[in-house]
Amino acid sequence: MIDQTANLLGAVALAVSDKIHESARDIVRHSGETPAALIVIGYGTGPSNDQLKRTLGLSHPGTVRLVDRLVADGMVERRTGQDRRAVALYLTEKGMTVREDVLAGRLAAVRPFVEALKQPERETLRDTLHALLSALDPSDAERRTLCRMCDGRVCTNCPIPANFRKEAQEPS
Amino acid sequence: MIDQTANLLGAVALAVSDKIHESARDIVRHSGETPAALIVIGYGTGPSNDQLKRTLGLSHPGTVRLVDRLVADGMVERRTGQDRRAVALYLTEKGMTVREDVLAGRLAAVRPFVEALKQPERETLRDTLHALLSALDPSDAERRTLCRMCDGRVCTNCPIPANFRKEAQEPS
DNA sequence: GCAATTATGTGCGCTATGCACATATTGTCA
DNA sequence: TGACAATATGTGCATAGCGCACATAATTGC
Repeated sequence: MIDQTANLLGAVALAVSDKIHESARDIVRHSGETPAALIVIGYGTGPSNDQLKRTLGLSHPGTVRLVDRLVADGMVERRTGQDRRAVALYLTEKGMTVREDVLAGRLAAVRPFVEALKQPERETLRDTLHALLSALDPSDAERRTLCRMCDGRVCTNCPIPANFRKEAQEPS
Repeated sequence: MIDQTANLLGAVALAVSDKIHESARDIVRHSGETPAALIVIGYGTGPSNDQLKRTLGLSHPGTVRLVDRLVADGMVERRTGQDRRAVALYLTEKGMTVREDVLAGRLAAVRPFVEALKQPERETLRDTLHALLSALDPSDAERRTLCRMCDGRVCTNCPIPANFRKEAQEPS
């Protein structure tokens, strides 16, 4: 029975994830973790390359090149942090605009799945997903990875607050 | 409210999908759609390159190269179909073994998410996901894409039967 | 029997990424 | 204070996965 549920969850996850990636790729014009980077940097805490790396789950060089791409496209600025070796990443105006589009596109991509359900089932789904996330008990690092594409504007009552704002002061 | 649910669904989908891809990559030693190809070909209907292409959502050359990889690794055989121009793809013994591992790994990757819930909530989740998939009403082609990583052994009572077996006789 | 269609395969390039290495700054401790 | 470890970034190089444009082979439809 568990595996039946797991199989269904796997199928839905694949479908939803496909649509999200597709939408993000079309908007950012980059695939992989690049759209997620835009969202994470967009919290405005000026994360370092290294913090971004951990959140995205990429190698260090992969992250550097990812930032290179965003800088080349005029979406991200490399500023100097307190530490003279570390960079602090910030979105440009253009970056913020694109970020908003990515978040909107993501919700638009997922919405049809929710809308397929009738009202009472939607609430059930929300509650069950909320319970599922609450029960995961991830580390701080895993939290940020999990929430790397989340929409802070609609994620009220987040079951596993990732605290992107706190991250800048307290690197793990 | 819909967007709150959509956001949660997006987060869970991303997390689950990440784990599935990670597991599949480690087992098949290839990423992207290659693991899914193994599963689809494994239904034993001898799909053509072109049918595989539609199910995976890749370009034609991308599919050819993907099959090249699987053939090079000794997991897939190219046989001639009824049509002398078309190929019929079949798994080798090794391919079948790896396919089983991929399916088992996928369930193992998703299971922790389900196990995080208590028994009654698991049933709720299964029913809600079942309802969600039932309500999607995809085309035959979309069905196969949606189910391309599904585990036929546990997918009893499938809400949107993709009929991989039928596909070989009736190409869309 | 010849054109349109279908199906596959190839040359070439690009994007996203990782490994190994180089470099710069900061912290530590004897 | 001076050396050495730790931290943080960046670069050279290579690879995997994929798409576009094109070439080729087989089949179908008049």
